[in-house]
Amino acid sequence: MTDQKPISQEKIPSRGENYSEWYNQLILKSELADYAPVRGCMVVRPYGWALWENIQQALDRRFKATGHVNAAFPLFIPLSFLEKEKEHVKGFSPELAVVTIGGGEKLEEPLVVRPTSETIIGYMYSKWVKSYRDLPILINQWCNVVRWEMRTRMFLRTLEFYWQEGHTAHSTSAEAMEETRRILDIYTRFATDEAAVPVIPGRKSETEKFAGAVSSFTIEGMMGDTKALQSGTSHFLGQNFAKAFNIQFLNESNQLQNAWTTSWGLSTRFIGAIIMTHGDDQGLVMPPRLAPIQIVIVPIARSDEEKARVMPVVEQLRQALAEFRLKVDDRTEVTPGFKFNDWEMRGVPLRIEVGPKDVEKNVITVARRDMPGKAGKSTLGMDQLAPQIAGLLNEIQANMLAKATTFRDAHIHDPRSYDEFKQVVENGWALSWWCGSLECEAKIKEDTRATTRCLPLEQPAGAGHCIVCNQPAHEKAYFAKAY
RNA sequence: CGGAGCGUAGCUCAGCUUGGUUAGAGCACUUGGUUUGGGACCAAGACGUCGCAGGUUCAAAUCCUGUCGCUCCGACCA
Repeated sequence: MTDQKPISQEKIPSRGENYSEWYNQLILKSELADYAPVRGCMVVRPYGWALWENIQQALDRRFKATGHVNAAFPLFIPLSFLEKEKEHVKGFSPELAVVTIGGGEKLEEPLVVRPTSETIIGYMYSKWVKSYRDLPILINQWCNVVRWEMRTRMFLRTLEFYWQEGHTAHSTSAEAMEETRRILDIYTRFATDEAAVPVIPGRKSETEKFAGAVSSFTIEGMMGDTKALQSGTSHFLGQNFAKAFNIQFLNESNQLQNAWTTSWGLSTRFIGAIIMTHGDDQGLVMPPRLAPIQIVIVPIARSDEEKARVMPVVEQLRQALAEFRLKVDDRTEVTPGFKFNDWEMRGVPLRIEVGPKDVEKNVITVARRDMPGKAGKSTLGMDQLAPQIAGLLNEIQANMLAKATTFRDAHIHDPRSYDEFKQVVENGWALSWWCGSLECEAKIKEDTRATTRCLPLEQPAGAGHCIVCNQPAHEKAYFAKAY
């Protein structure tokens, strides 16, 4: 029989049956983003952008607190700039968008649409830096960049994306390295404290590091399908870009020196991390600290008479909870049941229901997004409401981090043999001794499609033997399939 | 860029094999009414250059060629 029920527009596939579809449809239906009429490009819709703005604020606050300032550099970069750093151009040339015509005329020199701004900022720094007294220079910019990717996915990899890129120059190697690590720490704390996304900070392997960097550092998060997502990166560039762009200064002893530079970025890809770390089969789950809407109030009233009793309470709540990002869903054309599902899909951390029964008892009903169904419902008295709600949101935030951490740790394995290694990276991560050789790394990738995610900063004591070749190894690395 | 699949109403799709009146359904949308504590119901209505461009034909959503886009799988990557 073909008596299948029509699928409501709000329903999304479960994560189990098709993780990719779950991800794509969730983004569209929750109105975070939509496809643009250009291949591989997306429109970040107001709900998605509100989330990004909260991410921006949380990061920007931390950057400013550590002495960084914001500025804006051009979108266009002379092609020759890219070519000045050998590794850099090698890494980026396949994915450049190049402008060859301007104002109807063929350009003297093609302009690339920035894939990242090390080169043009390096050029400017060389003009600005003359003396050790000009250092350090600590600039960040919030902007969009373009990389011509082959295979795109919303938020995770689009031709154009939004990010911040910090670029700093220092007089000593140690200071530049300190900066690189300071930012990695900011990213780590932002991810854990604000987004409730547990991440592992570590160093990238030689093959995985940024084109032109001496060393790259990353925060790696585990998504709901156990794949890894590089969620933010901080690079120690050594003197590579200083040499390419003549960022030189006279030190205290009147000697000409090359500066030491860093760069670091976190992009709208992080929205993908939030979606895939916390989302469940009902939809998004937003961490309270970043949620565009922290609380939604659903009034329940059948008749005008009930409305007259309920709505004043709703208004009272709106005022009492003014410190939160709050929305009152007063739509009359949909039922409360519909609204519950709708806001759950959009991931609002806390829902408040106010109906005649609540008004009568002088309480409100609250439902936690992190605990679906009856388990997350309770009633609250009206006194001291704001502190009660703040407490609940904190609890949700903490619970989300705990849940994600438990999930992650349950999928990190310490395989005994290479055979076991090959098995565990099918559905999780392996933390294994690695001799550091390119051969073993390449073999792993070929055998399993898992890549070296990072060499975690936190290393076990002692030494061991490489999981592949059994040679002595002094560092452990995370290996996983990655986005 | 290689392999596969898909483009018909806002969404999910039927129709295409075997060309033939005015291209359909469910959901969503609009209006009216009844509803509303976990995805309401009844009635009426509006919504289409069948992705785009060529070609074959008396006639193309349907057949052919090209092209663009999306999804999935590889190679590459924040």
